[in-house]
Amino acid sequence: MAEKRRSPCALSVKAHAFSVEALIGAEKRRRTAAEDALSPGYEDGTDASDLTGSPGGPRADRACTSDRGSEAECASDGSPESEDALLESPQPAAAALCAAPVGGTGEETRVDLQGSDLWKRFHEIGTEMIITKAGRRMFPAMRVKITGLDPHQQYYIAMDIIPVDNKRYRYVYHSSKWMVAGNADSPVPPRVYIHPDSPASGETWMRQVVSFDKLKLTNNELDDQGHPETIICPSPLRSFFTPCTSTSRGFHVIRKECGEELSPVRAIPAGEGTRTFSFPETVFTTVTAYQNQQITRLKIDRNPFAKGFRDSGRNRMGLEALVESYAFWRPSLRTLTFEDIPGMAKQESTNNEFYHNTDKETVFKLDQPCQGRYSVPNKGSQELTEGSERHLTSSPRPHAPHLSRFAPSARPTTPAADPRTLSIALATPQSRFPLPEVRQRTRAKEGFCSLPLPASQLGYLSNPTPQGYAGLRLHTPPYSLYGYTFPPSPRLAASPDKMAAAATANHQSAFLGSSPSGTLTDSLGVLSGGQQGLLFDSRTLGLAGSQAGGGASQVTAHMG
Amino acid sequence: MAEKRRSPCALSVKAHAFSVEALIGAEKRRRTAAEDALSPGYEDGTDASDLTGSPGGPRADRACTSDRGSEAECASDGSPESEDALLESPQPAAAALCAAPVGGTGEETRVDLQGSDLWKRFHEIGTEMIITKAGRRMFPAMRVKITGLDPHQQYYIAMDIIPVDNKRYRYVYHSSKWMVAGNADSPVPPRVYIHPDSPASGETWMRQVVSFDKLKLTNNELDDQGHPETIICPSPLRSFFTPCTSTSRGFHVIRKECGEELSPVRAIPAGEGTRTFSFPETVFTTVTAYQNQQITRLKIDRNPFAKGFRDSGRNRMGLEALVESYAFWRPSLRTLTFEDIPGMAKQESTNNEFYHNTDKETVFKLDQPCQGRYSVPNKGSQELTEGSERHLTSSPRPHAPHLSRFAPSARPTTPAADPRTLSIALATPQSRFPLPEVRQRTRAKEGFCSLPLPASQLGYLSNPTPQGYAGLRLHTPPYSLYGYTFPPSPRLAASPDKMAAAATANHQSAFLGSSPSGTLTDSLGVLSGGQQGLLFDSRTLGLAGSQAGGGASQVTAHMG
DNA sequence: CCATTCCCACCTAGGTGGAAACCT
DNA sequence: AGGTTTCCACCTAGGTGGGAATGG
Repeated sequence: MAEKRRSPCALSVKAHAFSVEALIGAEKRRRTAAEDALSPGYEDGTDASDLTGSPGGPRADRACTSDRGSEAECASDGSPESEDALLESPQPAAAALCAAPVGGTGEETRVDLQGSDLWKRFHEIGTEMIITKAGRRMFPAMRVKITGLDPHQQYYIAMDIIPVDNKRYRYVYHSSKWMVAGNADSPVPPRVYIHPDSPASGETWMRQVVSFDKLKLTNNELDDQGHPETIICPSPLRSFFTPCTSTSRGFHVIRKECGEELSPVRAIPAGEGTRTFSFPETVFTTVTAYQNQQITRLKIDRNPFAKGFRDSGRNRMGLEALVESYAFWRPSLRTLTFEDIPGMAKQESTNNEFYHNTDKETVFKLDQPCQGRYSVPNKGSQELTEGSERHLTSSPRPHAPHLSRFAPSARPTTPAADPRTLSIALATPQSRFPLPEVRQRTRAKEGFCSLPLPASQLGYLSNPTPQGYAGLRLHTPPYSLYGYTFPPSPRLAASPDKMAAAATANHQSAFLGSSPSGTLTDSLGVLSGGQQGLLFDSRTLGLAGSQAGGGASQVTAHMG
Repeated sequence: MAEKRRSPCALSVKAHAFSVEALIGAEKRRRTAAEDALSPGYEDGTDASDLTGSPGGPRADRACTSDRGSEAECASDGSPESEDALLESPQPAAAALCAAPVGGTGEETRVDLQGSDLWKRFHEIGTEMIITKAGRRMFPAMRVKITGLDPHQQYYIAMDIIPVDNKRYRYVYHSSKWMVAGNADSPVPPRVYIHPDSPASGETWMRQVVSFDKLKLTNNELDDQGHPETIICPSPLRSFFTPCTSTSRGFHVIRKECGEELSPVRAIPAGEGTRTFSFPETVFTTVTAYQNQQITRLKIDRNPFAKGFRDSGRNRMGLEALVESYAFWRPSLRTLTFEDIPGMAKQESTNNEFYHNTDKETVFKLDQPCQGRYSVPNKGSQELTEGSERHLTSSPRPHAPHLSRFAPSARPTTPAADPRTLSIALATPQSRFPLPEVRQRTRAKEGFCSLPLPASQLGYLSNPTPQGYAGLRLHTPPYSLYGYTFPPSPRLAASPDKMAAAATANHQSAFLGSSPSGTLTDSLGVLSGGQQGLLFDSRTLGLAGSQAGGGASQVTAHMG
């Protein structure tokens, strides 16, 4: 009954410190805007996550920990059926939402995973990351907030992806389980992705969120090293037999010491000056095609670039029915659909023609992006739990392609989390605001356009891992929508001195305006608009210094 | 009759050398991908230019030189009518296509302006650059190839924009001339745009084309300095009376010496270790709206982002006529319009639905993007000259808004060019291939959808300046289309070792394939796809070491 | 009147998952 | 048969000039 997947073990994100010897004053200010800009605030479909919730926080922690443990066993015995066993992880009490410095001298450097709520959502299901030859971005992208660095010291920030174990995994669709499919045929070569803004001063790094948005995963070995400039090879996949290898990622803060060198194909230098922080919830499994439909749904629901697939197949029937009687419904339908459903609102605001199209066009629009759309936000219960949420995302899709994948195991990196910080995060003002998306789903439950949920899928939800999250309230700022998140009031959240400039320099001054869909604001200067990103970045979205006023999904773990 | 505009004086692009003291080995490899990635290969609508031609090369040089001289006079006397006078420039023989090191110790550092052909095209007319509050990119973007640096030395590459004089200018539409409108009310504060990849080793800089694609021009003072991260304020425009101030740009190569500092709001440090290279053809006038319709047309014709405006107003009548009898024309119209007209082809290939839309939709599509479209590519004469080309771009557009603008004057920076290198560039294999876009225009001349050309506009074309370019053959690689250019064979032009990786890492392997529209290939990893840019950059498009195999429009000037 | 600003349609560039094709 | 690749529709993000609106 209780459907259990191989609980992916927590891998920690590591951070090394590696300082550039007095790079004089000339910071690489301008370069920042770079692709992998420090700033983001984007894709935090992420941030809009729902697990930041109040009293359940610590619980989530625990769930993750046990999760991690179970994996270790799995990996060791290789038994395909023993996956649900609960093991103890090598890590002490590794909070799922904290950064654990490894290998460095204490100090008080702290690394906070941004959007950890979303990471946890994925982690509960079993995070999958697609890899392609051309390189595929990670969806919850790695985004961290760093504090406690020496403002005047130069640092490299790097991230690597490390295999959790040496197993190959396989996802058995009919049982919705992970199974060990043997040993990986080759070890994953060490790959280090150095943040493009490196080196930069501690001040620069701390001023904004450090994002690895543009990092890509690939199974292309290329001509070995160096080339996958922005691409990391998480799994060799040399043999077609090895579709996916469980990998984990490390996030590093490296203080640059004279004479030291950082290479993308070498392991991060250990020792003093280098700290590694690991985030268990960032463990993922590389696949060439999604195995778990729940992952697919969550990706679609949260990744802005997959918006085209949202709600597909869910309330299609409902909408088709509406379409049938379109002539009668038109007035109310328009009001309800275009104005109340987020995402549609965006189109409406940016293209008025949308309203004036032919009926056929309108119908198309209705049918496509709205099929399966949960419904109207700002309505419905706020008490939805993780479980019920997954409920909806796990509706069966008969056209699932090929099912089989892997689960990662823990890589001991001595994590240590202080639940206190979690409490702090939970106490942020954002906690007051319910998550619009959750409301949507709730509405869906009410019958607007839900589909029947098979027992098998229900069972899938009751595995031991996610229970830690169950019952958590979902919280997010009022502007959060479809995974986009930013502070309730940009002016209040951002450092006031630079806001005006950022806003004016922005595209069409929409920043301070009321963005109908809530996407415009967050999208600015975040994704690929590298340079603009620097214009507000952390100033607009970040929370340098104190986390109290920050993003909804930021989870902080104080190490001091 | 001979319509003369104030010949804009040549400003040189400067390059300073400023080395980072042994930044150890850790290059900022990965950061490169950054927005302002070194790589481009993009927007070289640029490269697809047509002046690379054979025997006319040296002539162009001369034309530019005299051009520059004339400006100086203008600026000094302020007479609106003496603009066509030919003066001697402060620069010795300043080739329009070379880099002149200034203020540095000799060595043999060389800076070559990429896409100088296009720059010259604009320069002949009188380059205008739009400035907006949010910041506007320069269209021919600054892109240079640097050679002669110490591979192991760390350098900053910077660029600044300097006013040519202290005058305000005004464009008189009826006479199509530039007139001095008084003195600028305030000096332009020194602004330095440091390339985001700075600092980097000489090897890094020389390995690829250094692009300032993402640089933006703005008239927004913001809260003074620092903020316009990637934005340079070319003109104060403090008073609405000062719409535009002639400015010039400098390109700098700065060797980082310990203790030195580079600030965006300070002038570039002079002295040894700092070299400045100036390119006369990069002089431009900042405007808030285009004044000269020829500039508008050239921008539209060459800037991929303005493709939507291509041919607008030219063959509109022709298409409207077609639309009138749409019911009868439909079959042939579709064949002719969507498949033969570039730009439409793209849509067709990427969205088959396009073909299956309602008639109304189709008509709309026809009317909008096709208005004035020249016609079918790959047909027509290849012998089009500069003059005749401008012919077409200067067709009158009754709805021209506000006409008035400026012309810059020369800023003496001791340029010196060696025509030999130009010859080398002209001798590249690319010379064999005609430019697709030119064919289009030729077709237009044949009457497909051309408009009557008024005498006044014709006269505009016969000013003394462009004659140097007249008669040049237009050359471009076979893959060049709509201003996109890359070597005839990526494999051949790029360093073989890394090509395979670059190609495979590319998006959907379209790189080596036949891209229907010709845009996919070149667009990859260039514009904002920062990180990807590093994947092929110079390896794919550049010509590290020898210019012989390089891009079609590269013009090299050896200083040694 | 004229320079500037703002909004818009129309592009480029590229990220997403689905599904068919491909390969083994 | 199953993993992988390729192509596709559909998005986001943002660059472009036109033209109306704005403002002196």
